[in-house]
Amino acid sequence: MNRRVRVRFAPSPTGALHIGGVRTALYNYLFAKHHGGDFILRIEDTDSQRFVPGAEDYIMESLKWCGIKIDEGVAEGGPHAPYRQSERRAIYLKYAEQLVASGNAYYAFDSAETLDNMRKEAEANGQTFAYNYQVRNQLETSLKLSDSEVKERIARGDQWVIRFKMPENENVEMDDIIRGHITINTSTLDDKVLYKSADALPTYHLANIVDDHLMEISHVIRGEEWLPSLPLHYLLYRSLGWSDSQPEFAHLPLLLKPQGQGKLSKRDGDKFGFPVFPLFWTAPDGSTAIGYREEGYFPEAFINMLALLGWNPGTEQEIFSMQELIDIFSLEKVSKSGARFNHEKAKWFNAQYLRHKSDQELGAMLLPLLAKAGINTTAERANKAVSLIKERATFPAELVDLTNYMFVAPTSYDEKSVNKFWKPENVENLKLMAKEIEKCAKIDEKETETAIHEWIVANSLSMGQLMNTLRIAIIGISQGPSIFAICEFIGKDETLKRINKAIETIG
RNA sequence: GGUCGAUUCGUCUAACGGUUAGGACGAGAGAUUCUCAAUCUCUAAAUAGGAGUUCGAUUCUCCUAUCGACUACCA
Repeated sequence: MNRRVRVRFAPSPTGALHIGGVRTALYNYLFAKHHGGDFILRIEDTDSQRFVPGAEDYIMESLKWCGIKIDEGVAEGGPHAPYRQSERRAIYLKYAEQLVASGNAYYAFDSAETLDNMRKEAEANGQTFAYNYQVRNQLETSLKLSDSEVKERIARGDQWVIRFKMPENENVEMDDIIRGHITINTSTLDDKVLYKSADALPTYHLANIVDDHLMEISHVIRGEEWLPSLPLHYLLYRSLGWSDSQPEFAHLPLLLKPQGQGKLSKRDGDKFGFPVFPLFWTAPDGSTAIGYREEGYFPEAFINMLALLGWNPGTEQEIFSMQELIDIFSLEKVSKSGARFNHEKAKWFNAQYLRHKSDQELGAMLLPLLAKAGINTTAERANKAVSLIKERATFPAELVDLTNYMFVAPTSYDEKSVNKFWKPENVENLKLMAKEIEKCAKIDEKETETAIHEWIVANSLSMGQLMNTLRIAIIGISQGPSIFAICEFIGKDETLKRINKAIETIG
């Protein structure tokens, strides 16, 4: 069948979107755009208990920051609006009832307490309680009760749910684009709740299938945690008579905690020393978590890093733009096993992207940072300063520390460097060098360096010792880019001033 | 416990059933340099274990182990 590719990212607004969720969204997006299809954002807020205000906006802002463009969604609208399940509540009941009518589902009136007790009892006996074919006939369901009794209880206002009537013993044959063929026998599955009268909302399973069908979703790309419910979903499509238009499935490997065990979870926060969220997040209880954006990650670097966590094109290329990712992405190349996130590699990606930015871009980032530090300069000067140090930085915030000595003279001198190089004979020679520098009309990185170098050789002095002494005088520490580049940048007068000041200060 | 899934250097990963098992991050060494980075070169580092199929298994099958997911009127 040659149908239009339509995928959806369907998070529930129960908190911030963590990087595993962002990656799921990214793979959906890449797949859709690779095939010229649509990327849809659907909000699955059928759990009124766990709804978190602000989460939905957070999700949309995150996707926007990442450069993932939504074709249809809660904010964008679209032919299948609304895209928020709580606003679609009128749609679902009729499908649940249809399933009851066709004998694939039934009403159940058991109270939460009853089920809880049964669960506890089973546990006490070392067994696991499952609401399935073995027990459903003994419980308060429309399978046992007469039609009139059922109608009466519903009319009376009793709370009820509709459960799927899982076939007793049937092998469900499923195909997953990433995992291949999977078979599961229904005897191991239970009768899941599809709809609950308490809040007049469907559960995930029903809402998901109904909306995917109605929204003409062609491929469901989601996390591996959904694999166990895939047979239910297959059966739901069949029971609703939608098998022919059922989407294809791809279950993504999980993102694991950096150490220890388990999948990365929202609650991990920043306890590992790196963000698990794309953006800064303030939870309803007031707790906060750092985000990649605020840590100084570029969205392109973040996306590049995430794309390669569980997917690989099979070549040795590592740096990809969004468009390149779209061009070569394929689900077949997604790996099957979970990936542990590596913070060092993430930083490496960011450093790569930082150095490939233009001096103008980085200069524009530096300017306000300098201003904050009380340094005012021109865009031109900032651009030039940044060009000298950009391959030494990982994050834009580091740009200030790396360039501030180009704008202000050092106020202190690094002790270690001073002990190593600031020796009496070096200081004497530095004074002589200052005289040489004075002879130059102006300081030019190449010309002055050549001149000073020749002067050092002619006087049989040590290049290493003298250059570092000069470096301490100019920037206060034996680090940083070419010292003559810095001298050229600050100019002849400032260079001489700093030399004198250092001699006065250090002695 | 049950069901399902996964398993290649520390980490992310590559390898039509035939490679000295490749790359990247990180680590170590060297080169370069006025210093520190960067850069370049080099080094160490892996097919979970056991059977089987095959002329030949990282690759296919089975068993074991380990890890993970799921097992809610949550998604």
